[in-house]
Amino acid sequence: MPLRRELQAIVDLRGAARVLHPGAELYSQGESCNSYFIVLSSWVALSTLLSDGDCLILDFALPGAFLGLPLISRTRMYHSARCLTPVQVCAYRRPLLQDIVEHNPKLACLLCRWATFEEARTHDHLINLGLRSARERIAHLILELYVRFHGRAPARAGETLELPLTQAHIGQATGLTGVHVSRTFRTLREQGIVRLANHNVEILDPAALMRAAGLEHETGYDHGPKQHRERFGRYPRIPSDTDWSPPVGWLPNALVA
Amino acid sequence: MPLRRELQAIVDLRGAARVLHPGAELYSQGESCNSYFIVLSSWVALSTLLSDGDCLILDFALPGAFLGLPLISRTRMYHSARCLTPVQVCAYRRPLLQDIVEHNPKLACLLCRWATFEEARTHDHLINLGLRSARERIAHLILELYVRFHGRAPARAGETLELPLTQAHIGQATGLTGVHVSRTFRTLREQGIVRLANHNVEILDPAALMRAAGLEHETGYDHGPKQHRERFGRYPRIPSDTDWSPPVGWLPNALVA
DNA sequence: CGCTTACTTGAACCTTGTCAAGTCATGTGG
DNA sequence: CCACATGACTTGACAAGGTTCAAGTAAGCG
Repeated sequence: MPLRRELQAIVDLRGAARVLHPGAELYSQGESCNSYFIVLSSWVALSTLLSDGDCLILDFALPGAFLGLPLISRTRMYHSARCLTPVQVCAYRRPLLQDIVEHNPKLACLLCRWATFEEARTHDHLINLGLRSARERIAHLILELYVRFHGRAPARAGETLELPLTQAHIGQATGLTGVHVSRTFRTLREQGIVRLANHNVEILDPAALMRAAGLEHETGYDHGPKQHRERFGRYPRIPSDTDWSPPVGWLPNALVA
Repeated sequence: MPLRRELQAIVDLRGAARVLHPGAELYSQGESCNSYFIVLSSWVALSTLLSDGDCLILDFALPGAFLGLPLISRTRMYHSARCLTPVQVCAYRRPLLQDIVEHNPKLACLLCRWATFEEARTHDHLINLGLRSARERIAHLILELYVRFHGRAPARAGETLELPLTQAHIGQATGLTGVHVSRTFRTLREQGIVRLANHNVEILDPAALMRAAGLEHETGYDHGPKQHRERFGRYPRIPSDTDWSPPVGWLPNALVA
């Protein structure tokens, strides 16, 4: 991953890698964050808490992740970044990076690309929650994490993946109840597809797992453009005579108030 | 929005604004895209089609949006960008921008920031699908779009918002069935909160709409860190003796194959 | 040893999806 | 102008997937 090498330069520059303990937060929802972080090892969960008490894990940050990107200085974070294991991170103050980036356009491009990667993965999660069943969601999550760790899809039976997560966390990451996660893993186990024990997923039947995730052949996406057009639907005939040029606004995500 | 002004410079540079008709695609899922786009007016839907035929709208691109960002040249897009109305866009070839950006770090920073904004909104959508009920999702979508267009939350009863969408589209954007969208709008109408007719949403009771969206007081997010900690759950004691430093991988989103 | 936490399982319930029919507005061709 | 087709929306009856509540088991930790 080229980005990582580039970032490594900064890391070396600042040197200050430190180790955080499980449960520590790199930054907290509701507070502003004036540092950037590069995760060097382990798992960090990015999660949002709603006012009704429900909690969603937006993503897991794995080694190489770049956190605290929002360049707006005084914005409050809409999520927290919490260590799930002892985590090695490199932290440094915001203005410094701003400086480095402004004098290093190539790095800026890389960061931009990184941000785009992130968005693509977030879109993947969105598809997961919007379109897939519990079984598919969980299979998909396992595969995503497996690929992110190993750089390839699982191939042989018996390959494993360590997850420093409880089933409740898996539920928070997939929009399901812990209870239902348990049930789903049971059927997955009974069907000889995966087994989860001691924070360790054993993939018994990689092909079946792919199928369960809805990634049958190829990518699981695509189809001819025609079919997409069909499924997407027609276009509403707009009665208006205006030419649709409203002012630009942006929902500041965390606040409408 | 400062980004827009900066981008305007490029737009002027290239001049080539053109108008696309409803149904035209800026780029298509499965194909590679070697242009960038700036949306100058109207609505573009970003949607993904799964192999089982289901379709999800990931986001709506409104005026000022910057599309086709993925800087990886030869990557296939995992979604399509489709015009919902006649749309004024400015398109130009990828290498050019790459060039401009590399010699203009400040612009790179802005693009980076833009990408981060996008991700934040995508996270918002993720929360929507992961945590909220049909009623909340739809209320939230209406509010998001309202704020993006008007730059503020709806305040008075009777304010309206034009949506060039069918109810089926709203369903695809919220992970619901068209049928259920219809039902949900009915109850919203019966309760005197919003009314939808002729691609026009009339907000009858802004406060109630906020409540329906789960944005009761303040932001709908936050809470003290303590509570977040509680809800998030404890941290699994990890039996492993390793120090968790796996190789870095990235799920190329659209393909696992 | 007893507490706590994670996980499991069952039963009842509820939200949403599915299927099917029907209405209404719009557009088309005769 | 009418007959007809079409697509958007509505509504009802029913099925299914997931949640909730509650109880029970097993494992780790003081």
